[in-house]
Amino acid sequence: MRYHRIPDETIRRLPLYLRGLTFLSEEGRTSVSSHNLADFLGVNAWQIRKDFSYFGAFGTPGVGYKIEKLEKQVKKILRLNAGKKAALVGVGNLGSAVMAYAGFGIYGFTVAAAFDTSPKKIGRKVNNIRIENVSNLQTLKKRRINIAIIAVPRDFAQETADTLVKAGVRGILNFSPRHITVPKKVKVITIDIAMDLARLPYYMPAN
Amino acid sequence: MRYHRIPDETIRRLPLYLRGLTFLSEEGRTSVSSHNLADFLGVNAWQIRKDFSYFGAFGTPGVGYKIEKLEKQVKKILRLNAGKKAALVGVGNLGSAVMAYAGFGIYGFTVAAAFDTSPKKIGRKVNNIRIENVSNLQTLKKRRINIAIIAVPRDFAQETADTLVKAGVRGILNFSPRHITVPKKVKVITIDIAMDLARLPYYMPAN
DNA sequence: AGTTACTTGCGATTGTGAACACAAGTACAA
DNA sequence: TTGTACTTGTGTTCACAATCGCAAGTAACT
Repeated sequence: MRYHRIPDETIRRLPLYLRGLTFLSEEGRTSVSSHNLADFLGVNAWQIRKDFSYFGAFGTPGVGYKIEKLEKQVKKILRLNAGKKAALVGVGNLGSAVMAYAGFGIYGFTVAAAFDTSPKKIGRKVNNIRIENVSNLQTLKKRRINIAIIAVPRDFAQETADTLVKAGVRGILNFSPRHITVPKKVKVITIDIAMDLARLPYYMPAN
Repeated sequence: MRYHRIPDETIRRLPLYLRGLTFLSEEGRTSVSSHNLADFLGVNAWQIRKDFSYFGAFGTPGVGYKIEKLEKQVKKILRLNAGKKAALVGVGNLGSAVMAYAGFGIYGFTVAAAFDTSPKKIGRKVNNIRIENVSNLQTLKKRRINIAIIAVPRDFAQETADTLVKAGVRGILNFSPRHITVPKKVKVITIDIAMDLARLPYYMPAN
């Protein structure tokens, strides 16, 4: 089974594994068994082993996995070379939170540019990034930024996406609660926090 | 197929459908076909019909679904009675964004209480909610709030969860990037924005 | 060298959900 | 009342992912 299509669900879990590996290594550990990692992350050990098996064997039977080596492998699979830059469009409440969010670092991301339409915000500096006018979006191609985060109001999401695509962006993380249409070559992942909150009550038996 | 276990994936999609229905009805429409709704949301029509079929028949062949009726049904299934209250713990960048976020409304949620440890923040009012000391968390039971949103730094997430559980909370939306352990009767949904961003490059062919 | 305890890698099995295809119901026009 | 165009509801098929189970590899101790 060494050569095999990688299940999408496996890809979805890889960032989780990577997160676990990073934290464990920060705690000073250098190797970990599938069982250790599983406990730490709240998943199943066999799931972890199975997932890794799609890429080939990283571990040593009887010992476990070398954290550093495994981290490097997972990053390679996910194409997470260090220093990846992302652009943020929309510096409202959510956008500001995204700019301040420290969690992107472990995946090698930095928010390297921010855009807004409000004259009040343009020119201001947040987290050492100067907020630019959205009319500057076309400069992204020159700046070699091809990933963007959309945090604009719902009604502007589609046009923002269109502009981003024209600017050469090929990956979009969309926080606005609507479906956006893009060419096939562009990948969009939409996150709607409210949707996750909304399915909580279903799982809470008897009020 | 009228009586059948409801797939988890169906439950996951219901809030999405609900969002679509709400927006369509705001546009003045009163009925919708599975195909209409599917296009609007960027999903498949048969998927929608199949999902609804688990709960019984809501639509009229040749016509479609009455939006209002369908909305009511979906809300009932998800146990989303209007005026559900949620507590927020941690009013940092992300927490502030959550408090200001308007999107919970369509699911009937309001952030009705906010807590922090920082003396600078306690007492301040954000969005008409006074920020309280986390030592007040035990009052949640009296106030009939049993859903909470954790937006505290990673290292405090578990103890926050423990306190919340003691305070009678049975549904937690966790924004901190770590697994938290709770009794079986409590449902936790963890969101890590960075994780979603991290799988974007994988889907972006050839840099 | 033999024994024990541990851990991985992965084939095989089971479970679950996505996708399909179509019968049956509805509306409306002629 | 017949025909056409449309849409739902769902049994069936197919695809994929979760789970299991175990052979085989490793280390450490005696």
